[in-house]
Amino acid sequence: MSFDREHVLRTAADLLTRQATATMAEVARAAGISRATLNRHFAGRDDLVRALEELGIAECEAALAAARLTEGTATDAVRRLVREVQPCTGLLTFLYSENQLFEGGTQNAGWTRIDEQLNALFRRGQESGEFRIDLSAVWITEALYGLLGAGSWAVLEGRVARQDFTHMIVELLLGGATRKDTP
Amino acid sequence: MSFDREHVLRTAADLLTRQATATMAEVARAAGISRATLNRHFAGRDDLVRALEELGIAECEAALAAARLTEGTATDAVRRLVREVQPCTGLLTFLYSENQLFEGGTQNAGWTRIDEQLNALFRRGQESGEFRIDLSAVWITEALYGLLGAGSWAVLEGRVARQDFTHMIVELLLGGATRKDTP
DNA sequence: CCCGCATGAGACATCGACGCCTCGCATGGT
DNA sequence: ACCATGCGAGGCGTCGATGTCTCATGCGGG
Repeated sequence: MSFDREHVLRTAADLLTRQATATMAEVARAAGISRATLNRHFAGRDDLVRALEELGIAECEAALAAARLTEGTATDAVRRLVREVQPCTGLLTFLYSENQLFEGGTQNAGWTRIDEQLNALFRRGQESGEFRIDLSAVWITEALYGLLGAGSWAVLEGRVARQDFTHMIVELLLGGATRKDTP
Repeated sequence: MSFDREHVLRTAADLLTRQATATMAEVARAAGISRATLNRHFAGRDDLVRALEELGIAECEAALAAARLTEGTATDAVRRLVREVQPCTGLLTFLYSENQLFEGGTQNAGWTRIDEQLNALFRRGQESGEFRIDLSAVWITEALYGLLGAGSWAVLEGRVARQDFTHMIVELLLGGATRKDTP
């Protein structure tokens, strides 16, 4: 009874985030279980990735719910969003790059739902006049993904401090790099 | 004499950009040569990736030179930079993700030089008062990489138009998503 | 016109990852 | 105390990718 599915998935996520090509044996060893047991519970690497995908979607949707994207100003919602989603950006980045390989297969509907929520948020910001309209909501969504990936990678590499994650991403995404308070 | 190293590298770059896990046989077929010939000129996948790395660095440094990063305002320099670097963003993104796998090995000095040039550009912008100083130059550099990757991927997926690439990235990086001309 | 050389096609061996199986053991429930 | 269930360890066969080799061919240069 020493098998803890949750723990195995977390460990696998941590490992695969850093080593996307990690072997099933390495995943098993990292989780402290044998290769055979890993295979008993996940029939092949695809199954494992699918399970991680479910986990990532669930965490992401939980973060989106916690961020209450439809409340308050869109700007504040983005700020809450980035803060809430930070813990799962590593997993998200891994799944994002993994998805490219499945280009033939059907993409999980969960991503579509998440995409739609983010798109709706940025559209809402545009309609309320908070966000500029010469950048499409679709692009801002993609840019958010890119910045989350770059941010989590930079933190992992130690190039920026973890505590600055939210501030860096939100400020750059919303305000850009140009100094605006110049008289 | 039908072997054209340049053409093979270009084709391999195009293919691997979309299919990072493409087989050596697929690379050879895409380039219109036999697997044997590919192996005669590149001793293994590592060699091929190294050659692509050299190509990517060379193209990137050429783009940086063409952008004349030290001339004019930093803002204009960034604009030129993104425009010049656009043709090789696909290759850059591939190499960026490939580098994660080589985490043990020594990273090519070319990337360090490029990093340093970009860092210098953003520092210059901060010192001239164009760019905000609460976002570190290192982070802005990483963010640029992330946005270039997200942009080239979004273009490849057809989610945004190729012609909008420069505008999207530059405007978001410099100006952010917030509308600033609100009265 | 003939020779040399690079290429293409295919075969072959190797290697690593994977899936599956069996056996021995521990732990927990009855 | 006994039994069943689940795990760890190790082995076995398969498969795909890769590197190498041979041989025939086609092309150009001498």
